[in-house]
Amino acid sequence: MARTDARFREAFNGLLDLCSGLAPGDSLPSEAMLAERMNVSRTIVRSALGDLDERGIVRWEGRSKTLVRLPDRADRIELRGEGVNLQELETRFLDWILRFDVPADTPLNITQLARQFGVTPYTLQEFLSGWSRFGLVQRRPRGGWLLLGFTLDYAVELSDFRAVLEIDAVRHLVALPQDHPVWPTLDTLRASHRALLERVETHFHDFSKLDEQFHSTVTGVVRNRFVVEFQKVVSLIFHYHFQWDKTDERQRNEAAIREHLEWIEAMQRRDEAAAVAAARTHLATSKLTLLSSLRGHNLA
Amino acid sequence: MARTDARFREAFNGLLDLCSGLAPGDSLPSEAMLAERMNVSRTIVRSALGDLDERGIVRWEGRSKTLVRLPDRADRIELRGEGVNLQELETRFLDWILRFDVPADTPLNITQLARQFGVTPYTLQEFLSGWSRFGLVQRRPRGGWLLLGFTLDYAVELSDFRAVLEIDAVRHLVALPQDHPVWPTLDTLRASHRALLERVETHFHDFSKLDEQFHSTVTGVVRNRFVVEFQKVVSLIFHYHFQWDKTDERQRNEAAIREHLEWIEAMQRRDEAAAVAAARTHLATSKLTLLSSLRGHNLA
DNA sequence: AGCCAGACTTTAATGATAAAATACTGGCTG
DNA sequence: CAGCCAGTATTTTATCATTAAAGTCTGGCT
Repeated sequence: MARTDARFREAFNGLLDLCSGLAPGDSLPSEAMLAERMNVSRTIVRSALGDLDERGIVRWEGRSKTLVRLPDRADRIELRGEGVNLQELETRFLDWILRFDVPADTPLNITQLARQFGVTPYTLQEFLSGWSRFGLVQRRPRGGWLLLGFTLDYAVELSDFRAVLEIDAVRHLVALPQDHPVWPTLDTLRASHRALLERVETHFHDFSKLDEQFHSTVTGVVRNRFVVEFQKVVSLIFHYHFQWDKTDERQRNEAAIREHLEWIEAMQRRDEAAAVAAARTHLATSKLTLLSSLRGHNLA
Repeated sequence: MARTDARFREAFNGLLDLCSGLAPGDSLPSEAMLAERMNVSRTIVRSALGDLDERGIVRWEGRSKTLVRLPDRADRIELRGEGVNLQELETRFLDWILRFDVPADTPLNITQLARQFGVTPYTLQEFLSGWSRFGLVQRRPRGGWLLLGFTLDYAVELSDFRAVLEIDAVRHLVALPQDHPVWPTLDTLRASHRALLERVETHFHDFSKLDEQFHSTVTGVVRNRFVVEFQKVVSLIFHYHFQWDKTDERQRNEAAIREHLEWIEAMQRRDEAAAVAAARTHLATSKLTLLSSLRGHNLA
């Protein structure tokens, strides 16, 4: 078998669901219609219809497709092989690197990794190529891949780059007109921060989400695909890292909330200098936290 | 055949060259030695030796490898299939996109493109994955690739992002100590710019190179892999574009030289505000040039 | 003891191939 | 006869088996 027939299986079950909504004797829509509904090509609809006919669920003759009997649970075909998509792979891969402290300059074994993550080498290849642009992995001269690793250096440079982008975003933000949607959003965020600060003792875990919201609001004012793309990477890495590092989480989060509030208020006053200063302060704290969590793990 | 035997062929010819430097009766070095010399694994040395023995050029028995006769040109084996590496592919791909004005949102045909560029689909896949991080191409939901294209929007965002990075670099640069190597480099660059300005009428073509030198000097002070990586992309794209746009080249270059000089001198005075201003001016000009050249091409 | 070759294992790039998507064409229906 | 629909053929992509190359270990010669 070349490609997996996962699409077929999904479409087949989808057709069963659709049939369940009909009564025996009813006609099914046209092939093209079904294909569109299932978000799949006509070819696959036709092979599914063929199976349905064979099983006596549908009588398919030319352009007439009449439902013979209602399908039951036993008619469904299994979707073996959980579809591990690229999104999922990203999560697992970062998990693996950050959680198990894979040392820098480790040669990566494509075949083995692919097995480990439940994807084909082809998919993994594609995935690694993407990361190579961000210097997390590198192609070795004679084939194969090298994990350059999430080193202290990497974290420092990542943080610095993040700071450059966010401070630029701050400069843009304070210059935005009064009727820009970011201002009400900031009001809301400020309120959320204050609310969380009230009950920080018990709800400090909620900060992670708020943090992501806030940073994406700030960087979001810069409509730039490079910034957006990079921001995705940053938040992935920061997010994952803080997930493992639970030391002093309450204190850290409380401090961060206060830093955010100062930053937000400076922006609301349209005070560029103060906002940039507050941003620098917070980003520096963030960087230190990242570095210390790395030290705790890697001893690097 | 699974992998190409290009490495073998290269190594075989390499061995012939090595033999040419010996006299009949001489012994060849050990397998491991040869492997290191040819930058190849022992396996491949051994198969090459096997061939040499079969052809009666070398007598290979166990660990004794004696040269029987000097090889001649006829002994060489042909290296069919020009090794198209990733570097080469990048050049060709950008060439293709920028030169032929491939419209935005074109579905890419992997197989066809791979043939066109003389690489395997696998290689092309890997290459495209890399670019997808920079939003030039995108994966389509049901497989395949979509060229998002080098649109005006893209150019604007690219230029803006570039400006953010370079201005950050300028801020770093002016704060560097007197004994930093960048200062002598700037002196040299200033002199080169002035020299070029003298003979700009005839040598305006030389500016392209100087431009790249200057920008890489400025951004080079920021030791950050993300900046470096992005800078590579920027210079590739700017470089390629200016290569095709020859309108008003002399005037453009002359103006750019003057802008550079102002920028350089401001940095040499350690005048951050002036340097940033000069940088902004030049980057804005650069952006306009890129956009107008795009308009000329695409009518987009 | 140190190096070297033989044998073997593992890994990665490729061609073949099956699955899915798409394009084209003829025919039925209203 | 116009519009839609199914049949057919063609393209294109993702996977798999295959094979070249790299790496590893062990025994033996110098």
